Amino acid sequence: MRADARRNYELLLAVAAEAVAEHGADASLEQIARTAGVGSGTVRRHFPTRHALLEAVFRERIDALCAHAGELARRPDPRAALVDFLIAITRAAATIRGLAEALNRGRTEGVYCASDQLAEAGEPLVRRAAEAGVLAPGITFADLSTLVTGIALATENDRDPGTTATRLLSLAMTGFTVTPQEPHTTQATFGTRA
Amino acid sequence: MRADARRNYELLLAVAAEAVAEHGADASLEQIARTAGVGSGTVRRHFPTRHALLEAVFRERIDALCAHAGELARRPDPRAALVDFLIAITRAAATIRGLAEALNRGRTEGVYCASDQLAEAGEPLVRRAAEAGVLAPGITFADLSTLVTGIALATENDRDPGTTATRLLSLAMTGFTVTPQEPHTTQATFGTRA
DNA sequence: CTAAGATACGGCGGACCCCTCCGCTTAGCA
DNA sequence: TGCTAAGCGGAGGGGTCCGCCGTATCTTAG
Repeated sequence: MRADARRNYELLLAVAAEAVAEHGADASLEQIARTAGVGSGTVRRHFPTRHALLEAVFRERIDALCAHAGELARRPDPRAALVDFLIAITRAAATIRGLAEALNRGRTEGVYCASDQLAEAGEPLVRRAAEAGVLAPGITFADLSTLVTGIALATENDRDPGTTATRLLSLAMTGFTVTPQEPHTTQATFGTRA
Repeated sequence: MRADARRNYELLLAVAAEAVAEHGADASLEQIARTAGVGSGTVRRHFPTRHALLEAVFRERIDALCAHAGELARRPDPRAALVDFLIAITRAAATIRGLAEALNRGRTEGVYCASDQLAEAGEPLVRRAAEAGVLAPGITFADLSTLVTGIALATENDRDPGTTATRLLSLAMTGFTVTPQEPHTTQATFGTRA
């Protein structure tokens, strides 16, 4: 990679990060190019699709989440590990503008896909929780990921999305309906916060 | 309202419904005008904002959902009533392109708001379920609505969004984690499908 | 150190879109 | 039938995305 190319790449990444933080997933690419003092063709060359740019912007963040998953995998309590991971993702997706979009949309292409990377890191946690019997049967990481990004998307224009999103997540984890057959389980079930 | 205005309004509504069904919430207004054989100013005059157009397009559908809620309110089982309503919303939001967007985004303005209308119809069901003790305490209809639209948004580009969405909803209803303290409740809790 | 070749850059042009405004048509009333 | 104002159409300005190509710049071999 040529020196100037690398320079532009890094510059664009920094500018894009700021733009996305401010305007979300559909920040103007043209504006990013302008701010970086670079031709619009250049941003297109480095990031062929908007999704590619988003993934590049969030790469470090995703890596961090995956690393976190790696640590959690060594925790003694499988349920707590999975829950902590989901909370971490939820908080990130709800807090960092554009991240939820990046994780949800465009999981079609091959190459590199942020949500795939996250899935790879999260699946062991799911498996371990399932083996320990603390997860409803048949649940995949994809299910949980979809749920989490959905919650993040829906709370996007809430004030304080972070808290709202984690609140909804905890509802979904413990369930928000009570089966009338076993009313005595109510307290025990809902008393367990994430 | 003048006769020609009304004519155009209805025509635009029909065309818009088709366009939204095909291209989702961000169908081209320009294209709608063109298809209707009408100036772009005309569509803007009848529907000042994109959200207004979406709400108009989905008005009947929302009315139907609200009517359904009215019927369900007379059902003997409060939990089943609420659950049925949520399933109905979920299925609609996940199946009908653009509806989830319309329900989630733009709940800022006053005037008429589709999600408010839905909330008004759904709140009695929530209240009744809460009084019957089959709902986790502190849950509002807004919570459930957000959750449902989030699920719909996240499953949008899934193949067969309807089934995926309702599956995720049922997970959230009964909870996907099991508290290790009471392992015997597992079967009972997850055996109850929506 | 230099010159040739590869590589990346910039920005132009086309297609599309949203939005506003204004002159013209025409429906509806008297 | 004629008047009036409501409604219409579309041009124009600003913005975006995208592909392409002439050119400037970096790199490396000589």
